[in-house]
Amino acid sequence: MARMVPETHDEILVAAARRFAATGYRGTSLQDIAREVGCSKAAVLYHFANKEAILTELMAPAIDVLQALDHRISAHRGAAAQQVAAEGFVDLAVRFRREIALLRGEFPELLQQPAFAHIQRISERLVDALAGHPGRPAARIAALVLLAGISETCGEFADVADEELRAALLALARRALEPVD
Amino acid sequence: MARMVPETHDEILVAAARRFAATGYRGTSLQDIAREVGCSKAAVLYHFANKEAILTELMAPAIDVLQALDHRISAHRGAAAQQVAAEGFVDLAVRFRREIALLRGEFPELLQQPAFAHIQRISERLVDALAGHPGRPAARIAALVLLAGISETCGEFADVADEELRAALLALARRALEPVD
DNA sequence: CGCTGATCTGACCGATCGGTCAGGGTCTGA
DNA sequence: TCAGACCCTGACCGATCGGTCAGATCAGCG
Repeated sequence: MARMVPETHDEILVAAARRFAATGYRGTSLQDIAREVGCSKAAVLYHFANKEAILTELMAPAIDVLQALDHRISAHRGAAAQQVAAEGFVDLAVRFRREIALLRGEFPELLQQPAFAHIQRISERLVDALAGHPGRPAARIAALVLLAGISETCGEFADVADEELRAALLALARRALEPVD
Repeated sequence: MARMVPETHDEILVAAARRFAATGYRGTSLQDIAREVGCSKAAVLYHFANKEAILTELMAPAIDVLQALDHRISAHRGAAAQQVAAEGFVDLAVRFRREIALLRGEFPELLQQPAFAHIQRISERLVDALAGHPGRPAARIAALVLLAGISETCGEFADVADEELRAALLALARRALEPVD
């Protein structure tokens, strides 16, 4: 039952994460991943149904937390929802900044794939909660810029301590977002 | 001299801009562009040396303005440099938001190409100016998030009036950036 | 021993990519 | 009328992509 051989499945995940972070999802071929693992491309496709399955497995924990955040937000309204959204998203970005970095620059295309379709709806609700004011365009702009900015950059702060990064981003969010009355 | 035939060169630029905005630079093939223009792929490559040349010609005006901004910033220090950088970048983002949107999600890879190498250095100086404090990590984080956020999202505000968008982004920048003493 | 199932390989597939090339219209100025 | 510049085409190129497939290897088991 228990094999002595190292778990190739996990090695592929680790190698894929490295390559995706370095050259992006589309910029990484199955051959690249196989080379990094030291196996054949066919071996990679033995452990994963296809290329997308590798990405979804890497992102699964972050997506779970995002969905939980979505549920928590929907239980609040107005200023409370804004605060829950800001704190929750900053926390998510800090905890999963390596995973989020894998998607850097490929959010638009990747989110259109069926496997990530619900993520798009969640992020729309997240923007609404962060914006607070449904009517004010400026509030929505600020929320969108903050959301996109944190998503795109958080991966670059791998060397910053979690607590320090969380404090900096939370302070930024509080300044950037318009207060809800 | 003056031909009657429509300027295919410009038609290619327009079509490429549409495709790049819709599916990204890498997600757009020369065949896609040719199909949209209604000519052959070879005709596209008759008017442009290669695929990258189309992008550089589309981005040229925005890059010129960015370089001019870089020069203006370098003539200032501290709080003055921060203000020039913030106003200049917001203005650039608003004026060229369609062009910037073409790069959405492909900044990292595209900036590594030789044709865009100097852009990377300019944006680093831009971040420094926006951050203000050289020593404070939180100030640099705020500047990076703001820069990336605006770059990634400004293309989505195509239906917002220039003046309104500029005012909203400038107000956001003033709130988000840490004041320099 | 032979069998089975898990693991993995190399060879191969069709599609698509960016780019090249020879040649053919078409218009212009001499 | 004709040379030549300009504009464009279809056929083709090598490379690479994600993915398939038949079969080799090997450990554990009855």
